[in-house]
Amino acid sequence: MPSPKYHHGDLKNALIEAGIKILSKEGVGGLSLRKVAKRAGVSHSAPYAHFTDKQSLIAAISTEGFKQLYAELDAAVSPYASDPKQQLLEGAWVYVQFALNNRDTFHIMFSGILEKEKDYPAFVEISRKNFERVVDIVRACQDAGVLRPAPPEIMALTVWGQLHGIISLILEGNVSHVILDRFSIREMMLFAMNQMVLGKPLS
Amino acid sequence: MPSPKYHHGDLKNALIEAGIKILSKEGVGGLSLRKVAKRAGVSHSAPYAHFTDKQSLIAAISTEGFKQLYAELDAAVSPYASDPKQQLLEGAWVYVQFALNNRDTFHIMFSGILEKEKDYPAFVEISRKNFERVVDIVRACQDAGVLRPAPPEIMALTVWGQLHGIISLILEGNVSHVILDRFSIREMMLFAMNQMVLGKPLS
DNA sequence: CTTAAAATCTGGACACTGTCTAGTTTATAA
DNA sequence: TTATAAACTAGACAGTGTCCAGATTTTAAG
Repeated sequence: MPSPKYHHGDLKNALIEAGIKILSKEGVGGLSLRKVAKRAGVSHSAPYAHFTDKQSLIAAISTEGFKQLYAELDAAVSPYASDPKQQLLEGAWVYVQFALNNRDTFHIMFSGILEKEKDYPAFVEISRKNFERVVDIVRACQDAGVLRPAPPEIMALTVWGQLHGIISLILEGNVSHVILDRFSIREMMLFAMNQMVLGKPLS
Repeated sequence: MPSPKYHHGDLKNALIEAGIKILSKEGVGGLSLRKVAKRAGVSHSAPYAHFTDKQSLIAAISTEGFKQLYAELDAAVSPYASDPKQQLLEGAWVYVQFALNNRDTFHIMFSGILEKEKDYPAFVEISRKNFERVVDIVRACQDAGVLRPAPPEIMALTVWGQLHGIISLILEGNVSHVILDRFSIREMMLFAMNQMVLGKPLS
């Protein structure tokens, strides 16, 4: 099967996977099209048959990241369909864990590496889908009196922004060790979510 | 005065300023040491007399950004020494405005472009100073019953993270136009701050 | 004031990058 | 079977960060 043919067969996905690997080992600074090509065992310009440029590969990797995030979010939240508050908590934790476990993927998904996201429909779509899921959870929380009444979209952006801000500041190295040594990330996340929620503290 | 001497006189600062200019015109992708050097009117390797590498220049630009942010924060907050809630509001708005008015500087300050911030003492120091200012405001708010009692550091991280998350998501293009068209950034910021604060809505 | 040392700057080099173009091989379909 | 398209290679180019040897200027020591 691994006979080296002229045509790879599934080069596009191979390139995406190679990109993710390189990303996780060398970080975003070490990600180059040529390295990706070499890792996939093709010539340095082969990727251009599948991606118009480097941005396009990055879009594909980011899209993959959002798909994975959505899957994890869905898996963690679905079991608690009758308990919105728990959905919020589980969802929040999944987001934070995803960021911690996939630092560099998270980084290219959110740190403006991808410059014209609008040009990548698959990216826009899965991105929208993720946000819609958050909106749904928020709406359920509002109906259950866990979050205060308000347009669910702006409430969702607030919840998302809260989590995203804290974890981003930590990952990008903007939070001093004095803080990091004193509080666990889970503590910080719970504290922040408690700030969101009406009533009794979250477990 | 602008006689082209062999020695520039103040090349280090000239390079930092050139870097900021390029950054604001071409974004972080367009920032190169060689362009910075050209803009300052020196050879492509002249910067190495003042910066060990590109990261070092980026650290200097980021440091400059934090200094400016601190100055603006201080100017906006100081007049309200007797009104912690107003301090919180003004400070939050300054942060958001700074991000909007200095997109790319904000970007290199916070989006992990600088990889080993620990290696740059001036950066660490002004960064710490900024955070301390936030902690002070938060503490005052807690004393005034505007924010709930808690370790001020974790509360400060929460407030900061909330603002930072929302504005970052917006700037990096992760918030859909559906949302952006419906709510102004000031609305979003006020909504989020209201979520933080105990009691009556903020103006 | 002289002169040795240090700081600053130039120009050339190197490896690596993204991207383009021309041509080669394979798959597809008419 | 054959023409057309898709996938891939190899070579080129300009731009990049960084290093090096040397030139120029400033600084400081004698």
